[in-house]
Amino acid sequence: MSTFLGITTDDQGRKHAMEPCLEPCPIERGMRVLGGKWKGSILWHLKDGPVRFNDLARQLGGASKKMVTQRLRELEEAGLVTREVVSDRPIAVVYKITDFGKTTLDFLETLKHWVEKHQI
Amino acid sequence: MSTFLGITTDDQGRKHAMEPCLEPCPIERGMRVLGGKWKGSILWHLKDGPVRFNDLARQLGGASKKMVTQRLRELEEAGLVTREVVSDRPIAVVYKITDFGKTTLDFLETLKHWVEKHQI
DNA sequence: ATACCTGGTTACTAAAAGTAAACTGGTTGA
DNA sequence: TCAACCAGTTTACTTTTAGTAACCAGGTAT
Repeated sequence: MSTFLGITTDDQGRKHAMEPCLEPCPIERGMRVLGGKWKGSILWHLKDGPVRFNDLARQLGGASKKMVTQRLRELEEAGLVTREVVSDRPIAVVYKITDFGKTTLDFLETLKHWVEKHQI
Repeated sequence: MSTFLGITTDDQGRKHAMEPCLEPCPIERGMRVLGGKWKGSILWHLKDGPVRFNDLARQLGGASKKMVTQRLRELEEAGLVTREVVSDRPIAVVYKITDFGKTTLDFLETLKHWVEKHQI
């Protein structure tokens, strides 16, 4: 019976992971919330104040409206942004980053720095 | 002609984004390199030293071998990990994080902290 | 022989990402 | 009044990615 780097080999030579990420590890769970395509960008674009739906879609240029809607719904569900109908007739909706959403900005900034530093 | 939060409205009332992320902004580009499913986890699991293919697959428990192979190839292409055949007959392959790969650990740690702090 | 180990590949299905177009309803300008 | 835009979606559809399970070649241990 031996152990090396989190892998156990039993007396029959069978190997087993000691701490398998059976249920996804923190990094993976985090990526599922923030790693979806466009999610980071949306949060980043909301950091300076509320933005209306179409303005957001335009700034994200490259993401279709459907994608933007879909990501916004997910971010809303995760409590990172809120949707607010500002006026009916003519309809106007703004999306705002929540206080909780703002806690991700550190992380996004780290990513941005990394990308810029290494010319990704 | 007016400007508000990066959106220009021309004298005809047509709106345009001033700095659209026409080609994906840093956050988006970074996510395309690090945000794929399992990529972060793989880098994280390699941080303490070289790991063999099957050990990695076991530790990631939940990712199939095909997924692990595929992500490793992408990380290799991005210069974040290296593949090394350590012995032929019996075959043994180890994956190592590169110096460049190590520059992502800050970012991954920030993510991990965020997830743990907010019980994601 | 049998059953496991190694590091993959193959063939296939399910889920996610993506597009372009349509829709309801309102405003603007000629 | 009519066309041409605005708003914020939704629909129908295609493409890409993620995912599973089975298999393979070559080797070792019982």
